[in-house]
Amino acid sequence: MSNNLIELATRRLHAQGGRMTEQRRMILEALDCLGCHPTAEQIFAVVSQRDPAINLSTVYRTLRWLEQEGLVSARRFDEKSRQERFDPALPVEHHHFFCTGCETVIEFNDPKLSQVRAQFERQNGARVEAISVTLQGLCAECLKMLGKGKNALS
Amino acid sequence: MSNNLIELATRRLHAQGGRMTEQRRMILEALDCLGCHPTAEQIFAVVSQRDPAINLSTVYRTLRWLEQEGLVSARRFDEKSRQERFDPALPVEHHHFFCTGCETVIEFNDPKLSQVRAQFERQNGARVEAISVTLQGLCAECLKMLGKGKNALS
DNA sequence: ATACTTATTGCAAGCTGTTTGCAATAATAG
DNA sequence: CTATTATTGCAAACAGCTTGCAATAAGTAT
Repeated sequence: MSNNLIELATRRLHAQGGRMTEQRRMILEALDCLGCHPTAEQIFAVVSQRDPAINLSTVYRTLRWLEQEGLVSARRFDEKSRQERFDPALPVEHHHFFCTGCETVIEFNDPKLSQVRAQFERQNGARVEAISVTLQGLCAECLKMLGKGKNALS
Repeated sequence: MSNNLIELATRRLHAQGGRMTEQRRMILEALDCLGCHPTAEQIFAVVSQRDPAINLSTVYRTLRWLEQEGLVSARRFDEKSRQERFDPALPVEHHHFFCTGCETVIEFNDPKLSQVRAQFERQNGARVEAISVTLQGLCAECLKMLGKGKNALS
């Protein structure tokens, strides 16, 4: 799974006369191993460690290209946060749970959601082209830690 | 319905030693009669017509205060657009359909969504504190216009 | 009505996140 | 190894929103 993104990107790149540079490879690796929908800054922080000369605009340019190619998806989870988060695009429809504790993202799906969509179309005579569901809360681990914290205090 | 927001805001304002200014009143009226989740710029455009001296920062300051008071809610609908959209806060849980044609927002709800939420909590041992659903597509009217457009072309 | 107090305003400058123009660099073809 | 040109780093620009501050004006006291 891991190397698929890099291989795919390399092939696309070559197919359109592009070049697989060290910078791009590092960004792709970061995207792949960070896993949890990192922000551009987070990716930048990781690749900077390996190559301190790399520039944030290179990160953005690469991410945008990947997005255009459909290899990466960009989303804003938090209503309040201005930052986009990036992730290798899954080929199947899915939605997101965003843990406000550790900022982890859990992907999920539920067939009831297509019913919700269909029902809305029927009731409003509209055409729904996309449905985006974001849950927010605390993941199991953060809940556990919260529990411990409470105990420690009492 | 219409004057409720203004009245409520006025009362809150006075309760905390604030002042109901002409600017605030205009912003509240715009919010109320624009209805369809306007952006700060859109509100600004409307009130500017009546008072060309008004400043965008006044609009933002008012909106933020209203948000803090729970009288207005701020959200980003489009994944791509950075702008926040503002609307008198409804007291009941609801979700949004955003028409990419005319930018109208339709509010809706579906009991199946609480099932989705409960199911996720069960499966992941997480606590879901908020669920946000945004549909995107074309509303009935835009679909109709699209149909006309097609006919005109063929 | 008039003066006073201080919340609110307009303005300009600032901030964060993202984009862009451009000259310098470096990856690939020849 | 040279030529070609995609890609980079840099600095400057951008969009959307926020903030400090002196000037203004709403509400209170006189």
